[in-house]
Amino acid sequence: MRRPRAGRAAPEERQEHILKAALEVFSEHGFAAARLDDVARRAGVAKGTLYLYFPDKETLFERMLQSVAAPALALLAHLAQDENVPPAAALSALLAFFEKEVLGTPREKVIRLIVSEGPRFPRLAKFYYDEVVSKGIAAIRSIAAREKQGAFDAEALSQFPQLIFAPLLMSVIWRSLFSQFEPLDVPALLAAHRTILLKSKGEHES
Amino acid sequence: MRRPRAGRAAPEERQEHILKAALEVFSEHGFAAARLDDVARRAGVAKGTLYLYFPDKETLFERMLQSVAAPALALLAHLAQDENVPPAAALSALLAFFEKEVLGTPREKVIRLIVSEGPRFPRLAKFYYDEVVSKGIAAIRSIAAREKQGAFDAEALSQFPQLIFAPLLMSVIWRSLFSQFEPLDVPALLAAHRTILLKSKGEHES
Amino acid sequence: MRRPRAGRAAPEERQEHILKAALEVFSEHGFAAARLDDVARRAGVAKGTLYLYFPDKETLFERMLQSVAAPALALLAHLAQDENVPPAAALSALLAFFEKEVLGTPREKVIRLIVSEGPRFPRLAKFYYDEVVSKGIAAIRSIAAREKQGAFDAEALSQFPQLIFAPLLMSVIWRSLFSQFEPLDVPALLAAHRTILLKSKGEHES
Amino acid sequence: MRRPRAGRAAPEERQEHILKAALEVFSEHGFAAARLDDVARRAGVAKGTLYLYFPDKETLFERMLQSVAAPALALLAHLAQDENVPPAAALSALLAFFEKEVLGTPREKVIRLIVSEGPRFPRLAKFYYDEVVSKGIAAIRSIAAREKQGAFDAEALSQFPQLIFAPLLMSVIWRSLFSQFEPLDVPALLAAHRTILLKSKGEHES
DNA sequence: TATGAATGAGCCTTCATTCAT
DNA sequence: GATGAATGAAGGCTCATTCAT
Repeated sequence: MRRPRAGRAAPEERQEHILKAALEVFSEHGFAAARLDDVARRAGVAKGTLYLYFPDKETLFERMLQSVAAPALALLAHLAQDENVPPAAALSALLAFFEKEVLGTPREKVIRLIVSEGPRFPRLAKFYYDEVVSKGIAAIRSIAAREKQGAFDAEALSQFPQLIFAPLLMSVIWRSLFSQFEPLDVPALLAAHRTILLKSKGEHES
Repeated sequence: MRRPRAGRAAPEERQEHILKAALEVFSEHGFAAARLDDVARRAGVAKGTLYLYFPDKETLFERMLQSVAAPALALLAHLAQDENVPPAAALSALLAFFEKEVLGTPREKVIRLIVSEGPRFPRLAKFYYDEVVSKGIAAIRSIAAREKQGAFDAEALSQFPQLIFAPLLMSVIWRSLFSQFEPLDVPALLAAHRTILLKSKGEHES
Repeated sequence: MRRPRAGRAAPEERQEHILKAALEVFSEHGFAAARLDDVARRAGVAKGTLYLYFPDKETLFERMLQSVAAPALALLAHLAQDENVPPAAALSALLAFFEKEVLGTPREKVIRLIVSEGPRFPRLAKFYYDEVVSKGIAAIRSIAAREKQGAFDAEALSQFPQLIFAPLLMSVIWRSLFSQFEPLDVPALLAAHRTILLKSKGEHES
Repeated sequence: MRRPRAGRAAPEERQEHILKAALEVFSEHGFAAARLDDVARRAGVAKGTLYLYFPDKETLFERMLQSVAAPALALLAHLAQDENVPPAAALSALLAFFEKEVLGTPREKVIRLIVSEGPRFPRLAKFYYDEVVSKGIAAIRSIAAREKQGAFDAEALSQFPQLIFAPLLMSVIWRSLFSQFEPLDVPALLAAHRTILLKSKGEHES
């Protein structure tokens, strides 16, 4: 059914091959230094073929990043929505999600690319803010709002959900820069992060 | 005083002009997309002049980053060395230092460039690990080692000093990506960070 | 016949056009001063096209010289191989070959370029020594070895076949340098050369 | 007396240093690829100093070549002028002169440079034709005119004095191109050349 | 006179994009 | 649709020449 001809992928598959190749190449070299020749070769298509699917390098770059982000949205969204999950557990679930679904996956590369190239791609930064970041922020706030037992400093975290994500971002960046000099045990770091957050009960001190 | 002649800067000044211009241009476009023409123009020198001071684009890039890093080292070092400062105060001092000496200064741009370009410049990553990061890590461990009163979770922070820095990194990156969509009150975020850290006393629970 | 479409030459043709243009431009300016822009323009291709056929200027230069040399080899080889031709006649044939197949042809320019640029292109000098010069030398020796009748000084020429070629080289160089001041009648010079060689019988005087 | 200040050469010496350095550098790289920086360094002067002695690169090149040629003229001239020397001896003297005064001396390099760069420097070619070549040609003709005894083919050599010089040129070029593959015993080659010339008596034998 | 830092035009090479097949 | 040869604008780097000292 699929593949009406041998050796020739269906259009959707080709698009996926291209996007996959693009992620690899852009990750390795950054946007400006990435060569579409490489993308085409790794995708197993001719260079001109890229232009049948994407109008230019910039658009390919943005679409590629969005294509990886999209599937993550559902996952992210439902973390906050299950009202029955206790906040502390939701927090743990978030860290576990990061550990399992981000670390060592294409999503980790995407985070690095957003961080690196975002400032030069305002449209991209906006997309990520709108579709991923603001939703993550809202999710944390929603979780924090449900926290009534003082398991953690709900006020601080509600005001600055970034503090939850900061060690995740740090992990991604450390791994890309310093792993070879000093490996980072990310699960242990996340555990320590969780410990600190849960110890910092809100009501005692201002 | 020396050579007040107009139109010709002293060699050290010219080098500084070039480094300053380089920081700006590389920050705006990233390494690969930066044009040395722009650097020269902003430095007020001819293109060829760049090559009197630096052998090539890559070296200019690395030297520029190192030139900003170098002065920071002294500051960083003495944060940890004053044994009379109570650990919690040292922590506060660190955050204050970041707020005052990094945010909105060239150092902030340098951090962004390290994060963005480091993976493609292993020598650079190594330099920053050796000269800045590992020293910062050691400084935190030294502070944590002096903590006897349980003002914060010395064990967790001693094991993962990265957790101290994570919100600083997050701040830098947020500002470069999302400030226009949602401004971040970094001093307040740092205060919340400090609050959480100080509340998370080590020995009691968990 | 094949692909009569206008405006687009067949790949082999384009390569030939490029090589032809390269010979002209390199001949006119020498390697270092030749501009690939000129080569491209004369070949009727875009500058980038050159790089589809040759990896860099140096390689284009060497390949161009080899492309002219290659066809000459066959001609050169068979001059010495026909055992039935009397040595004196072979000698005459050699001079006639030079007159007809070198003078005023691309091969003359190639000789000039080898002479001029060879010292800076050791690979090139080696190629010419291996493929052209040493074979020519061997050919002369083979001819001289067959000389039993004392038509010329077989011993001297066998030891120094260069003496046969020297006036040919002189002709090429004279034409490139001094023709405008004093034209050189090369056929007559070669005739005189032949006369001298044939008069210098070996056995008489030491 | 000379050198009014230590470490600072007299102007004429400096000029000589520059010319000497120029010969070396131009010989090694050819005109276009030679760098005046190198010339200055080898001459032990600053780059700007070159321009105090020569208006530009081209003029330096030409003057340098002329400076080496000039002293040769006297030598060349008197070879032909001594009417008492028998022609055959004059011929031998010419070859000996080449062997001793050209081979392995700066003059050899100059010949190579004339050959290589002459076509791009018409003024240079003219200078050499007028000052050196035409005089050498005339000298040979003058010698040949005195040959009455049939020691060599006076007619052929009178018509084409180039035939005398051809092996000399060949020697210079061979040494620059192929010596490393096949050394050339130039004195022996010149002896063979002389033998052939002297054997080729004019009108007697066909 | 001598210096050498500064200049900027020029050239090789790359690569995103186009287009004839 | 798919290909990949062709294009040509752009940029890093060099180096002859100038000029303030």
